[in-house]
Amino acid sequence: MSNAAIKLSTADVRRDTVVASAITVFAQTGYLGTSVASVAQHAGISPAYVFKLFPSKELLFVTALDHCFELVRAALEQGAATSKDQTPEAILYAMGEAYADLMADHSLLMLQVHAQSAASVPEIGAALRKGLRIISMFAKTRSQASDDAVQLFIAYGQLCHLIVVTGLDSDTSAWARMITAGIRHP
Amino acid sequence: MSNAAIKLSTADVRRDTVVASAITVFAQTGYLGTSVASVAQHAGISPAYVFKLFPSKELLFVTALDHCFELVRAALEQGAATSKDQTPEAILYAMGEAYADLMADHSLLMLQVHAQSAASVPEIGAALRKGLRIISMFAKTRSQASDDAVQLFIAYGQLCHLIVVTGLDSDTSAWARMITAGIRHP
DNA sequence: CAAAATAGTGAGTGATTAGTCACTCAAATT
DNA sequence: AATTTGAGTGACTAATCACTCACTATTTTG
Repeated sequence: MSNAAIKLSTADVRRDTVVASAITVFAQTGYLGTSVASVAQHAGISPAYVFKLFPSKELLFVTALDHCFELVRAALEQGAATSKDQTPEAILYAMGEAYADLMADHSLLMLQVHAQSAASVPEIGAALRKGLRIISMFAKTRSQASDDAVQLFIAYGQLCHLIVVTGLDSDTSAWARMITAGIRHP
Repeated sequence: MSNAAIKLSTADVRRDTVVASAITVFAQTGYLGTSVASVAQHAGISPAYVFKLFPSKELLFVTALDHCFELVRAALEQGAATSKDQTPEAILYAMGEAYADLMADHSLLMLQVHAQSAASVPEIGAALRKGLRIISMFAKTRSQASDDAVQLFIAYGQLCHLIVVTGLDSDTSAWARMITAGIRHP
């Protein structure tokens, strides 16, 4: 009975679909701006059943955020694995490309932006910190790059978020091009 | 109430105090998480009068955000002026120091974070874009640094926001020190 | 088949809040 | 003194929303 062979109960399957809907909807309207009812509607079930699957809106958001960071980590791993050159710089660059690809639909990016705004909710702040720790440590240990290079990697990730949030990627003015130059804006 | 000591303020003075309160309170609880009543309470007036001074919560937030960016720009200007060395690199560094000083109480920093989360409200997104344009262009023209250096300046600003939002500045673990190294965390 | 367990919902409740409106009172103006 | 102007408020309204609960329907099991 390996883990992969375990047949998920329908409640567990439902939970997964609700988390997927939560990522999409929370990414669109943020933590406070999203009603549990709208997540339920996106998932095709009643609001009452969402509360059966997740005890609170807060925990639903945290679960979605945890899942988001796991997807990011997996993407970085995949990116590193497909890097031609296995030097630290090349690996970090490949991770950046993989990150940009993953952010292409903006959902996982916007969820992180909204999480930062909601970080004063203790559980959300903790989840954000944990996700950042996972990403930072994975980038460091997998690439073996210098601390400075990893810091820069994270900083450019944040710049990427700003670019998307402000819509600068489709702004051709000189100042906007200065900010977005060389960034694979998703 | 017959109290001759009560001094009525002019509407313009009142508007300024309300904007100051709005910066503080919106910074604490975000755009959707802040009621106009709580801003009114902080300013010591009734909610109804806030709506007399500002036609909507949205416009109150935008006014506060505009003011925030003007304060940032003024701080950068002051920082640049007090830079010993007037090389581009030194000026940009002095601006970074001035920015860190200005963000010391976190209000102007958190307001920007919340604005990013609320940027899908068209007027808020526009104000954010305008503020970023003002800051970027001022940094560029005043320092005469390269485009890349200015981009890095903005990216590290965003990293600074992340550090504060996650409370990493008071985290002494190895990974946290890697992210915060060399950053004047406000 | 009967019974137990599990999936799922309709119909609420109580709290919050953006915005309105009719109003009061102090101060300036005539 | 009388009038006008502008500062400021109390008391609403209509909507939204997190969360609950009593309930039904379906599936699994003994």
